[in-house]
Amino acid sequence: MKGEDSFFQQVWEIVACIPRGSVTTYGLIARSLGSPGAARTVGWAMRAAPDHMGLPCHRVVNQQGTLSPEAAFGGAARQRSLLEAEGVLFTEDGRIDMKHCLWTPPGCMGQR
DNA sequence: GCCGTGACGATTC
DNA sequence: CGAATCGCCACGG
Repeated sequence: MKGEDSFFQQVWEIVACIPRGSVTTYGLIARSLGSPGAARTVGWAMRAAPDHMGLPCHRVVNQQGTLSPEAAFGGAARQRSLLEAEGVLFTEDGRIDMKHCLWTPPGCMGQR
């Protein structure tokens, strides 16, 4: 069925599939695409992501559950508000509570 | 087919 | 924790 999905396209596809109240990580997405080491490329896809897709990029964070540079999303505080508004929990460290909000993409290569 | 890029990940100091 | 470094991979030029 579909074959011409560029890496970027697949990333956007998964991001668009993230359920509300959950978050995923760049590395996890890269894994589900078959490239466990392409976490950077996934992040790059976000940067180059067309906003007309309405991608919930605020639901994509790094493995630690922390937001990278505030330059993204228009401010880390901004993202936190968005996530909390969707039901995502935060720790006292200001990090996302991965234990309860981490979502794993389908076909995650065995998701070990 | 090489080079630069980058919103990551892990490791090290 | 913060800063620095290396590795890894895909895209554009």
